[in-house]
Amino acid sequence: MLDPVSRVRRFNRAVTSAVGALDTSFLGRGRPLGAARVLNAIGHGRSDVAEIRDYLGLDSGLMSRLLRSLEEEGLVETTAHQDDARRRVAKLTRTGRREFAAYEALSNAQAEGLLAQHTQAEALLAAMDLIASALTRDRVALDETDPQCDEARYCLGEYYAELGRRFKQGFDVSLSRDPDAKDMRRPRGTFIVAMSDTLPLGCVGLKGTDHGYAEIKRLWVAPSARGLRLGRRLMDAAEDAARGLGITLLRLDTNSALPEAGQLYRSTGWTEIPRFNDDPYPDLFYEKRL
Amino acid sequence: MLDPVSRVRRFNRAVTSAVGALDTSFLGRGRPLGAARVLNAIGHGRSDVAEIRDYLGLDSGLMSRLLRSLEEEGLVETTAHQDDARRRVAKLTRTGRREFAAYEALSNAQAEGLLAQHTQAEALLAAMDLIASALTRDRVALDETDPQCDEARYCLGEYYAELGRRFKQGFDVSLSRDPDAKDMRRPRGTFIVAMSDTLPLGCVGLKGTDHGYAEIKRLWVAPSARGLRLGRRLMDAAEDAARGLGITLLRLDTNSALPEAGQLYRSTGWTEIPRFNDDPYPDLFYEKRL
DNA sequence: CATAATGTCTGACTTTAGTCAGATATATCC
DNA sequence: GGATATATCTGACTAAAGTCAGACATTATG
Repeated sequence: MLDPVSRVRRFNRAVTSAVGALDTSFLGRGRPLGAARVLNAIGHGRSDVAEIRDYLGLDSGLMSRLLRSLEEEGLVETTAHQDDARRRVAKLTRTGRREFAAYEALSNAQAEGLLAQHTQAEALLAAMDLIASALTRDRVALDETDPQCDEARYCLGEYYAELGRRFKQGFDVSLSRDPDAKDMRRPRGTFIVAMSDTLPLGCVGLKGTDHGYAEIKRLWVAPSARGLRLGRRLMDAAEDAARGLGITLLRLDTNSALPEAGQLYRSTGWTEIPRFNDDPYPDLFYEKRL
Repeated sequence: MLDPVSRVRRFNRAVTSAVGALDTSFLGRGRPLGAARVLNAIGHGRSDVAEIRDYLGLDSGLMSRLLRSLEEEGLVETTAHQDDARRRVAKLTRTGRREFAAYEALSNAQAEGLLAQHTQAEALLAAMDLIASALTRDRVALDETDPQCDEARYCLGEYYAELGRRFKQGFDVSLSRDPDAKDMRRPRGTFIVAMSDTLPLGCVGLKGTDHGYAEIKRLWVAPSARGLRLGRRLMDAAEDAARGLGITLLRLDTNSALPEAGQLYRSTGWTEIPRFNDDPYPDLFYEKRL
């Protein structure tokens, strides 16, 4: 009934009025939105005044006045920065924390209200994740991390769960040649996580070996982030890291039940090669010379 | 990694900044947002001043001034309402239509840009539809319409397509006992469409017969509107209409490939009965006494 | 037909947001 | 140690949004 652009615009209208309603409920706490935003930024852990200013896109004069008004209300205290007395650091007072909690309660209530109305909340949440990822795609950062940090383990857990769903015979990590974490740390290899703010959206491992090549392992992109070309960005980052480590040959194994992965490899210079290991799960093997 | 409320709030943040970006691009046309909103409301067919004021939530004084500024720019003309000279009616001038088209182009470009970045645009659109429906659920109106109007035909087309996907043997309307449109018009029956603004989200038909009962036919809810209890609202409306027509017994047929429908019927006072027609598709039959 | 209600407009006002040019204190660099 | 850069603050300003009381013309009501 509607063309794609109209559908996006219907979404925009719906969302604009929902956002407006939340703003209105914030105004109910008797403080202009500008001041409320600063208070909430501090409450969410942003303490450096310049950082808050940057995050909210405020002029330094305006920021200063908003901070002052929060101080006069007794919600915020500012002190000089430890290492640099020009910079100021803002902190919530006890009253400020209470007021921040009240704003949090409003936001949470709005979210809960929306979810409670819906009998298929998980579908609604999945749609929200997808859109949030699409709208913030430019802010997805690729971070090198330890393969055993929380974010990496979360990604791997999701990855294994997805293999379990997609392989006819399921997936059991212990039967697979699970790479040793130490092979995915510099200087032998590395592990890269795609982060959208604090949420991991994908990962890839570069595993060093003693056989004259390194392997790409554990390439995964969250369902909500598919379509953003994050897989390619992760692969590019892994290849760059490999080049930086002086690696000239990469290999990987994959499974034909993951056609989108094979598609990505073939379109980025990988060539199929014969089986080079005895892992029971993969049935496709690729190689790329850097 | 995130709890449901955090996921909604991540969505809110993403969407707030996207909405802000569109507002900023609107400001690029050298007009305050208030005036731009009024201009766009008129462009989208809202002509009655009171209606615009209500839609945008503006004070009458502010509204009057915004209209005046648009008139001074030569974008809008106001005249007295035909039937009531107290009311004013706003219309775009030729220049106004051009300016409105420029705003439309900005909105469309934003929408197209978002879609173009995404390799799985249909999934993104489906997610947007779902969220738009969830956020506007309170504004879904149930309208009695002719079973052959555009909205009704759209719903029926989607309904047939879905049966085709869900029945193992497919679905061919011509093999089914397709109800005659005249049986779904008052006073024999009726047809109800759930409308979200101009978009149909669901339908149900009440088909009069000469056998001492009426039938519920063509209950359908758009995939993007599932979880909003729209099916139940439609059924309630159809039952109310039946009572209004003096009907005391309702029957319907359905298929076990549509378990959510059976679930709805059983939870709202319908009882299973033996087959009462020779339609090849249904395998479950229900009855409800009003 | 007088009175009340309605829709819009005007004037006078406040609040919020935002801008910009210095002032001030501190840090960095040669 | 002096010049320069940086972070914040202050004062003076503008624009936009919003509020409120009353004016005015028109329509509805008893």
